Amino acid sequence: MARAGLTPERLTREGADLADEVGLDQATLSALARRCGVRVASLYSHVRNSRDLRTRITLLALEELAGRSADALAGRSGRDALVALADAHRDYARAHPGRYAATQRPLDTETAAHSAGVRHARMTRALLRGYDIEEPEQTHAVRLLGSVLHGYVSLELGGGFDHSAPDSQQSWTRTLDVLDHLLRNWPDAVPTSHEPTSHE
Amino acid sequence: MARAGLTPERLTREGADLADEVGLDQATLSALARRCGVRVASLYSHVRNSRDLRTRITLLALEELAGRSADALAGRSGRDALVALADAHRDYARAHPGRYAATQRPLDTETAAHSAGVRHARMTRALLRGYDIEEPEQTHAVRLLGSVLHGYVSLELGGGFDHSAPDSQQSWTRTLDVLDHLLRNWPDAVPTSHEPTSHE
DNA sequence: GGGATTTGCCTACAACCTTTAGGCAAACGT
DNA sequence: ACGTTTGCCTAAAGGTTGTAGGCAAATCCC
Repeated sequence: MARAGLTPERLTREGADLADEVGLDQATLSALARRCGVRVASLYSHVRNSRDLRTRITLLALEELAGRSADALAGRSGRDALVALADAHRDYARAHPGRYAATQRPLDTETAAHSAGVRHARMTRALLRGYDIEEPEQTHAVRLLGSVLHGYVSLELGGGFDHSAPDSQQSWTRTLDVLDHLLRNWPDAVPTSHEPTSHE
Repeated sequence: MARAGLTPERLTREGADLADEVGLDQATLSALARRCGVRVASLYSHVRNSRDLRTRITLLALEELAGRSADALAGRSGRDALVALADAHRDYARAHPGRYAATQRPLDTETAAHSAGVRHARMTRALLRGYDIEEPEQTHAVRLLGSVLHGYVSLELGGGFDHSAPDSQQSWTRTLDVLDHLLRNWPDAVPTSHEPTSHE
């Protein structure tokens, strides 16, 4: 009985590739076993269960994304850095939709704390230091930036901008322009008179 | 054999409630049948299959969200309208996470064109008319606004802002402030010298 | 090299979800 | 009242997840 040379790492990589090809929720253990030319039960020696596999894919994707972000940011600052980071995100999501979807799955606190997510958060914060925004505004800006990137990329990936003009690339470029402008002219926080009330 | 009074509409509503309670991908036909006190096969007289059910949940959620958005916008303009629309979104997502997740599922072109999604898009555009931004910038602004709302809400829902200060409500309020400021001071498009190049 | 142990993949099986086919009885039209 | 439609049923097949136990290849140790 020839051995297939399975390891958790290889399964994670194959699983991630599978997710990119057929979608994260179609990346089942069954499909992964088929792809590896192996019986399903054999996988359970290497990953605890399907949830475990998905978590590993999430962690892999976070690593890869953090790596690309770091490369993109290297030696850049200000607007260049912003565009590079944003493009790294978008390009990664488009090249690896399954992996990108995995990055959005909630991790338990413990796992998240050791993931590349924190590395990534640090990078975003470093980027913002080029814009002269101090705490606590910096945190708000980090969250806004993350929201725009994730929001735009995932709407685009879902086909939200497909069937209307102008094409998505133009909006993307313009969005980054506007965002850069906003960060360079970050408005002062004015004490508002009304409560932070929630409708409904 | 007492009849349970199933209809596509009722199944859609129960399915949506189920999705809010246990998550969209745990909202299976089996679970729905159990909840309705009925055998699984009985559901197939009312919905074509599980994909059909999910699509119906998506359409229901889009309707509801568009309705709430319309209510929120009624009689408001400018900053008030922005905050009301944004809060309607966020509140809906928090109160109905399963339904909100459903709104993010891609629909085929035909279905999407007849959904409440277009009504919603029109409202966003109407909101922006209060800000004096002309086409084609208006479209970019619509997409930016949609990205921020969706991005923030889904990051928050995924627990992304849970374990760090300041709390999410503050960032939300501030984000809307900043967004309002941005829309009121929308920067001119400057012809950029460099290509809209994509980093690998 | 040869025997014991560990490791890797296997078969078998049970549980759950999806979907189709066919049946019976309640509701409905006339 | 009778036939038809409708609503829910049982039965069964196929796919995915997960567990238990087995056999053989690889490894370890002399």
